[in-house]
Amino acid sequence: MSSDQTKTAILTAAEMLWAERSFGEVTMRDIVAAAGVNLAAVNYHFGSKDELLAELFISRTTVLNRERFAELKAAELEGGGRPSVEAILLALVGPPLRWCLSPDLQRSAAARFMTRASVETVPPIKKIVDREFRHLQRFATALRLALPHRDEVDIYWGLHFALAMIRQTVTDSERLKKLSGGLCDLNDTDDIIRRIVAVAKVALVGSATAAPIAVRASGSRKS
Amino acid sequence: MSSDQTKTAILTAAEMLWAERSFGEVTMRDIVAAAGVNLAAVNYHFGSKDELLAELFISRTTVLNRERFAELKAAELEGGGRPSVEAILLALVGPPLRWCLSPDLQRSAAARFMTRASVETVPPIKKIVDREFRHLQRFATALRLALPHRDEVDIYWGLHFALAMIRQTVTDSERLKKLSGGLCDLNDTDDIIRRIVAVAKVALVGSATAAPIAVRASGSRKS
DNA sequence: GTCTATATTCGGATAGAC
DNA sequence: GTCTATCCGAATATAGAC
Repeated sequence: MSSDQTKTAILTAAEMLWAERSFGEVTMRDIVAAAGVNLAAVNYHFGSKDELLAELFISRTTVLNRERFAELKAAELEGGGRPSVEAILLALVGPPLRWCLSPDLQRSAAARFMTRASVETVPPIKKIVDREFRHLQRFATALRLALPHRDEVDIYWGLHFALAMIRQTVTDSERLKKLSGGLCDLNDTDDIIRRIVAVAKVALVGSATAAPIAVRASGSRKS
Repeated sequence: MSSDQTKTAILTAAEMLWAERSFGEVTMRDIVAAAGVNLAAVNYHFGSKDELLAELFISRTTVLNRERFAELKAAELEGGGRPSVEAILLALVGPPLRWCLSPDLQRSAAARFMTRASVETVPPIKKIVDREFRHLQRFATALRLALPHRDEVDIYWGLHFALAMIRQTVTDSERLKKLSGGLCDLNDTDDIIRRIVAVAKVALVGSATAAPIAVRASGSRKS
């Protein structure tokens, strides 16, 4: 097995395991067993368990953030430099949810891994929060530009709520399914994204302000 | 030190530590050091670290759920058996946020501990999810009764989103503060509760349906 | 570069004195 | 009931052969 194959095997195995269980609960022995490599390989390739987590987290968030950012820029081009609130939210919400609900198990695990890891308090993660922070600031800026007359406070709260719905849906979709007795369909990715975007939009734009323009029963709801 | 004092000291110390760091990262040695008791006390009083977590979690959620339920029943009485959606949401959202933003550090820690613990995957927590599950079903039922003509799917999604906003606000208020450059005031508890309830309400009732009645610029926004 | 075998640390649990 | 001292397992990390 080549060096690259070994590294990749470790990364993907760790991702799958950390998608379901917390950092402390997954041991290096679990990881190497799942990866089909030996115990020493992790330290050889990554230095330590902490560094493995950090490298994996950076690797995945880089790809996700790039995807989000590409959609944001595409929306900016389309809107002539002023993308709509909806387009901005779609760029924020779409990628993580498409990953999470993807039939590709590795993709799906990546989404769950990231949300799980982002709340871990182990040292290596702390170093990375800045990265994510700057990423979110781009979206905050875009939203401020799209809503120049809106109180900034409302915009930050709206962004906060959008992130909340993304996280909860990625991590706790199982409970929703059970709670609804299977009624809530978690296979219809587009419907879920629309739901989150719709609610986040109301939080941002405000129901009162939106009311006059809100002839759009576009598809955010089923009834 | 009496038996009760020791137990309480352990519980409160564990709560404070687990409010900030994950289960695996906090050792029993950390806990007993903070509690000012000796190591053997944990096993004597609780049996094991796992059981300590379980007992603490049950203890706190019992109190919180009772508070929520009391508000729900009060709303039912007031509304003649049919509480408004807003009243139901207030009963769901109010207690955890008042705890979290309370000046009482122990109360505040309790709120963060519960949200943190609820995503832990260690065995003892798994056993308790049923408790929480039934608790949420009460709210789902209340919401269904309050919105008889609404698609059930929308109701479950609305509840899901409400829980998402509660969790994110309890755990990630610090990031929101930084992201907004200190603009978002996390001291105004009532304002925050109103914001979450307002957004959850729109998610449940639907913006189009709400629009005509939504003359209420009551206080959900600042602008 | 890979793997086995081992060193070392750490943390949960317990025995037994008081 | 409380505490000290200790055991034992587990998990990370490493040394050294191949």
